[in-house]
Amino acid sequence: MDNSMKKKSFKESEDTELRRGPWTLEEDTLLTNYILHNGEGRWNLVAKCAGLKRTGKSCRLRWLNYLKPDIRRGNLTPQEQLLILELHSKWGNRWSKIAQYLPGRTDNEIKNYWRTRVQKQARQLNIESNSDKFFDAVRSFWVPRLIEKMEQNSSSTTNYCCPQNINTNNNDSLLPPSQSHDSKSIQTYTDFSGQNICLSNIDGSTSSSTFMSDLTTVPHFMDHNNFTDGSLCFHEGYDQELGGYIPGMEDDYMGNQECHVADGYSVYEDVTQDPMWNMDDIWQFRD
DNA sequence: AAAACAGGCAACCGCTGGCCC
DNA sequence: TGGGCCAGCGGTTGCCTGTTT
Repeated sequence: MDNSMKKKSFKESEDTELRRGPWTLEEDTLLTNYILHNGEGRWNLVAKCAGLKRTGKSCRLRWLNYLKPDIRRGNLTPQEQLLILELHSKWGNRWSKIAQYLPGRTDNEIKNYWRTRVQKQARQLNIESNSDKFFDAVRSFWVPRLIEKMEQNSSSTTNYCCPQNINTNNNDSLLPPSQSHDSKSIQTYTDFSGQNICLSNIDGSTSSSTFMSDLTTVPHFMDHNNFTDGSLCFHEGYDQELGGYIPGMEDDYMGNQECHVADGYSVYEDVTQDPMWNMDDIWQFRD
């Protein structure tokens, strides 16, 4: 047997040692228990010490995309969808970067959303999903439709427009939510026009926010003419590169379990079931 | 009822950049 | 300075499930 054969057989035996494919409940438990007791650390070490026959890479992926306690599951909310559209228009396929602004959502999930939903819509329109034409179509039809859904949701549930917890430490105002720290928990009610942000403190008192005094920080998909009544509650967050503040961040899931229930159903359940496009409306965008 | 098809998503692959020796 | 190791990222694949025929 020559060296290459030896190498091959060694590699083969190594490969058969390593498990691949779907994770079992037992593996999940091993990994979760290990990380909860010892922290993440080096993934190759984690895999070894946890007694898993998986690569460190595989363990990392499983933990980050599925097992991590703060992972959110279920359909993306209209706010999250808006945010993805906006951030993608700015950064392109920088999924991990986009994911930083959607707490609890993974880059993988956002990537899958983009590929399966957004690109599908673009295909139906026969438009490149990253073209100006597509952005125009999104701005003109998709965004208003999402807004409409949000309106419906906010009127059909008292939970939707409830106060949310956000971080208001000024020192952190340029950090993505996940990087913020030492947060003071306050509650916000947001005028959808972006002009009259009302911060409601825990004790019920209110104070004005200066965060959105600059309307250029509002996603450019959003046509403010659509939001003249100021009745919508839009969630806010901080954005490092967009210049400060963007809606849709710091969603209400932390303090508002009803909106994102663990059984996979939520008040937004129907949102993604609806066709985003009215084909009559968007005929003009077709090539 | 069953086969074919399509969509959604978990997981893998390959590349890149950072760190350490 | 260069090589090895590792984590992270984006692209891709393949399986599972629901829907259609």
